[in-house]
Amino acid sequence: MTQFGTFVHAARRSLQAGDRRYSLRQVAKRISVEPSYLSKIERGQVAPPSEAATVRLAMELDQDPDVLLALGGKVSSDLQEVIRKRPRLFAQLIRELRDAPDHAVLRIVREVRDGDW
Amino acid sequence: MTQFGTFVHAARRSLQAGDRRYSLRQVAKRISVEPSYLSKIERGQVAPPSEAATVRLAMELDQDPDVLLALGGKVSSDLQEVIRKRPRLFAQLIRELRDAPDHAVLRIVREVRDGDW
DNA sequence: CGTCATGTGTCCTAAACACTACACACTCTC
DNA sequence: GAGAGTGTGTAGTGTTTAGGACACATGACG
Repeated sequence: MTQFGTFVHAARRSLQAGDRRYSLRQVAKRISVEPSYLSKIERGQVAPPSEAATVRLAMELDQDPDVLLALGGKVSSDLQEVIRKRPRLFAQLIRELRDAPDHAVLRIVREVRDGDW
Repeated sequence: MTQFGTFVHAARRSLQAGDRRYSLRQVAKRISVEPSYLSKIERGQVAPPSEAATVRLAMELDQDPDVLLALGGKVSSDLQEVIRKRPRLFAQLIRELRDAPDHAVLRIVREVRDGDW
């Protein structure tokens, strides 16, 4: 939960080191939230923001949106939509892969990408 | 949205035909919601219920919980958790499979189940 | 005929979610 | 030493979620 804030804070600080456009206030402004809100987010004083705000934040800080959403306890709604369209199929697949090692999942991703159906 | 209600109503009615324990009231009681609430759900007068209630309802009506959750616009939280634990990996996989035909996905499921990693 | 069960209408609500508004203290920098 | 910019504290707000309470009319049935 405070994972999210810590991560965001670290990412912003690291950018801020080399570019003063990454102050809390300026970042807040660019992602369209109040500075005080972003401050609270970074310090874990409030729950992670909505999906939309999280994605804007990820973009701004040059981070992977799916990772940031995950830290915020969420799953991108476009992924959810894919699952909802074929729930039995994807539910089965995902549960099957729950305990598979990364490299096994990756192998499948590559297999699929090389489009062999 | 009213897909959910229609589906539930149909499932319950079909069970009720052969067994009068499947009246709206009795089902409501067994899944621990107020009859008036279940009535509104079946007629799409309110949004689909929470994940927990949806799963109880699916069980009661002998339906696949993932399917019923999908009709309710939700994705089971245990699936979400799997994704959240390895967001990049699963996000990539799922997006890759978005447009894959069912049989291709099924083939992968079988492959994985035959545990070849 | 009484009563039991059925489905439904109306009203209400307690939390959670997702933020905004504004004031304050500190720092730097020109 | 004035102004600009920085981060933070307090308080409050609109919306959505997820239902509960209770009364009512209708119908079945013994």
